[in-house]
Amino acid sequence: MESIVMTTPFTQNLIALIKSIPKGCVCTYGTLSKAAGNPKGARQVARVLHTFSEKENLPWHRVVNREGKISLKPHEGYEIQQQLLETEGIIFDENNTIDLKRFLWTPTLLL
DNA sequence: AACCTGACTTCGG
DNA sequence: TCCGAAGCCAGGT
Repeated sequence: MESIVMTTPFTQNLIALIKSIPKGCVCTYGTLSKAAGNPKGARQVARVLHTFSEKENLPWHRVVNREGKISLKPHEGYEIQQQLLETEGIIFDENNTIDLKRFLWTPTLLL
């Protein structure tokens, strides 16, 4: 079940990192891109999720923006993501925000 | 084969 | 502290 994809190391690191996000935790685009080797590659995280979430079976719902909020627009996956996270034990406050102090998972840097 | 755009973040004024 | 502009890069058109 090897899914070798012709892409940059950065992108592959990204995929590996996303896969390693523990259940019940979330991670931000910036944190992931930084850990993958590019502090400003946040947008690529979104690309990766779009392109590989199904192919690589990525836990895409565990990726939120820096504010601890879901980046998807309502009725475009927003509610689905929120539900998936709540199922894993993630709590949303009255502003639909996740307490990152509590749920943010910082990936181990790939050396 | 180019150009546009995006589930973002960071930097500079 | 707030807001516009830049950075990143690959998929879709």
